[in-house]
Amino acid sequence: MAQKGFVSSYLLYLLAAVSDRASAQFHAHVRKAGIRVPEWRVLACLVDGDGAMITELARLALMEQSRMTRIIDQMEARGLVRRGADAQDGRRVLVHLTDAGRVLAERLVADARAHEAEVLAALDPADAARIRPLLSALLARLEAEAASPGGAGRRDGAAAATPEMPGAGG
Amino acid sequence: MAQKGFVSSYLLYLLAAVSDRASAQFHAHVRKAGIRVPEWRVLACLVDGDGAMITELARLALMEQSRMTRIIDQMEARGLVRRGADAQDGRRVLVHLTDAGRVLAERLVADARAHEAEVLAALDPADAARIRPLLSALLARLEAEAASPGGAGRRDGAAAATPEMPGAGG
DNA sequence: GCAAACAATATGAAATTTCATATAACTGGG
DNA sequence: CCCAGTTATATGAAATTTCATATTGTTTGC
Repeated sequence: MAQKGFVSSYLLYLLAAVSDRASAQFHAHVRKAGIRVPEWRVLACLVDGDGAMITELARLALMEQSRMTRIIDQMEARGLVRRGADAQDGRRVLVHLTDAGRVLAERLVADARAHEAEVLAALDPADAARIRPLLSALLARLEAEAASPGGAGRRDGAAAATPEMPGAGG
Repeated sequence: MAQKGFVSSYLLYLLAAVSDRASAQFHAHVRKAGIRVPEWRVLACLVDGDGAMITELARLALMEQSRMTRIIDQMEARGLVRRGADAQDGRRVLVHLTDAGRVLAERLVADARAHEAEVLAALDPADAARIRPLLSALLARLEAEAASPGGAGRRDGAAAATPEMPGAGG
């Protein structure tokens, strides 16, 4: 075990390793439910707000658009989602849950919440309370920097150029 | 931005998203240096301790062994590493840095430290001080649980009751 | 109301990754 | 010593992922 070197305390390694190991158990559960991890991510996004663009799903699932297109192909073939048109913009494809997809998605989201509670229970209560706000703040900073690469630290959330998930707001 | 739904506050999403976005900039830098991300991970591990088993490199780089074997093939072909024997165990292949590999590795590790400092500077000082110990503690817990899946984190003894439980062994 | 620029999705082909398994070497029991 | 069980690495074949680009639709500037 690498105990003392560069890697074991490198922030980007810790983030990747924690993400990987924390997800491993739940991802195994997802596969037992008969779907793969990227498909689970799509289902979770669609439970949050049905009818999402392929590009937005790809962004949220941390993957490239052309890959998401093919994942939606497979999910559609298996009856979990269906493609629909966007009345506002003919280029867009809105992905919707089918009834079967919604049943599976809601079950898995419930399982995910239970698993999340277990992971948090493995931490000291003080750390458990801090970790989410800390990660949220860091994510917001990182996304703000990516949106305006020149200046560090934008506070105004001006990435509003990013379209919302259609239909999410009601 | 992702406002109020399940995904945007889900711990496993936050971990994956922060890891992905925090790494994106540095990974772009790595690619400009002419290598890919898994190769960078191998170099970083070998700077920490030269002469590492393929299986151990795979574990540290969060990937499967057969993939690591092929990554080492490519790095060896490009003169970054060489394979050597282990005097203690003839099954093992020890991967060593070449001189060229070490030059590149040491440069990139220095760059990684600088980038890490930038990421930490984007956080409040209090959070910056907490994040590494917090992630280290969580990683240690997760690895301990993976090693002894019935015991460590759980006190309630009810795990066997529900085979569908998301966290318990799957 | 057209042309250029931009945006969303799809797709062929190449490269990578996974899965199952082969091969070789170590371990411990008889 | 030999056997069965286990560990470390490698590899063929299938599946997935990436890259570049095609296609279609929208927006902007004139």
